[in-house]
Amino acid sequence: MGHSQAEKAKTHDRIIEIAAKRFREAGLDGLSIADLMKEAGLTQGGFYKHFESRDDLVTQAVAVALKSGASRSRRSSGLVTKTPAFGEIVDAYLDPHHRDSRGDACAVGALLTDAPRATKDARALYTAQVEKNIRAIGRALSEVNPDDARAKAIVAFSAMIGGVGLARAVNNKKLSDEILIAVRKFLNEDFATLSGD
Amino acid sequence: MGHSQAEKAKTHDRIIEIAAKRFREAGLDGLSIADLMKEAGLTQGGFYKHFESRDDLVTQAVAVALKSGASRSRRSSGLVTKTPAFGEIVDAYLDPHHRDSRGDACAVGALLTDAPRATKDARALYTAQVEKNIRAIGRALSEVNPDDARAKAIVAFSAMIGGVGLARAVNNKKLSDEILIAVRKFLNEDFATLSGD
DNA sequence: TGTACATCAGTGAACGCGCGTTCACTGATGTAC
DNA sequence: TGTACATCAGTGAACGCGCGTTCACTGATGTAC
Repeated sequence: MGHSQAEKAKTHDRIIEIAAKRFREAGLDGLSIADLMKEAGLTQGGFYKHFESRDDLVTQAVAVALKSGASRSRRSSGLVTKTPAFGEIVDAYLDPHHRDSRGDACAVGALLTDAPRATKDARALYTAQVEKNIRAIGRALSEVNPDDARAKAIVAFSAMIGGVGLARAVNNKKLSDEILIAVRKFLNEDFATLSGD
Repeated sequence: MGHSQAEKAKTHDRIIEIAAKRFREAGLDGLSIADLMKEAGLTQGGFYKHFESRDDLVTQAVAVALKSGASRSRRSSGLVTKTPAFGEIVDAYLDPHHRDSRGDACAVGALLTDAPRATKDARALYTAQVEKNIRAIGRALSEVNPDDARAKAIVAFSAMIGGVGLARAVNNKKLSDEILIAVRKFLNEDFATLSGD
């Protein structure tokens, strides 16, 4: 067993990636340190060589989870992409695959009802990501119709978050698909070109 | 201390009401039996005179929480109300008071990210309530414009759930209010009269 | 290049604690006479 | 109406267990000479 700086950093990142995935799947309370370290191929004692406390892990993993979720996966391909089109955002978000692969999904959606009771730091990171997402959607909407782009971005993001959330929550595949399709269709067909009042 | 049937039923209801409130505030994992019984003015041992297990409590409390949340509070006034207008539903749901009083809020929103990992029974109750809410919103929308009322109800419910969820999650009052206002305004002004494609 | 030592990532047993659950007990009530 | 007894809602201590955290230890590596 070595302990070069590079190896430690790799282990640190591996632990955080696992935590980010499990937190998205099971919530911020749904992962024990023993299970986390076991999944990383280590024993629980080693955890404290990397993190001050569980809260410290949560903060770091939430930061990573928020940055690596869903619509951002494009960036990891190495391409420096332009602002994605509104329709691309909508289609990716309301895709059955995004609903089903919770471990890799948008963390804003995954942690929606955890955020209000999260630590101050984690909630601040969460809020910053919500603002970023609203801005990104607003930019995409501006290219179609600049009227009320920010307000419309908020509506679109709310509908996407709520739609995917409901689609994950119900135990009925038909209803779940119906929800994704209804929201996707509405945002793609009626919504983007709508002018403000 | 007596133990008439009526008294036991009252205690049972009291425990469930407290649990329904705390589950909405803290999630289905966020309440211990000792704390619950203490809040009910009892000791933890007595819990098992009322429930088979914690899961049994969760199922019963989720059933109550889903029926007593938010838009249904009207009914408790004793009035037999007509279908509420779409605008009334929207305004009540996106009200700052509904955002802030989580213990009395709509349980579909409160339990959105808990539902996918809840017990089979709790998730079935949850799904049934989602279907009911979609139908109720669809009825309200039909009175304005019958085109695509169900699909539009799904969109409106998704936007309300997502909007209130985000408004609760962010740590920034200004952004939180902005989200409520944007979604409320959109659903009230542009949405209801929209015709389908 | 080869040897001696310091470092520190990772180990695994142990800690106190709160959890869900069990259980022998209490004592006010409802019922039988 | 008054007394004796059975019932059972509620008590509170105890259970095993998993949690987050601590700690003495190990042993492969990087560094000094």
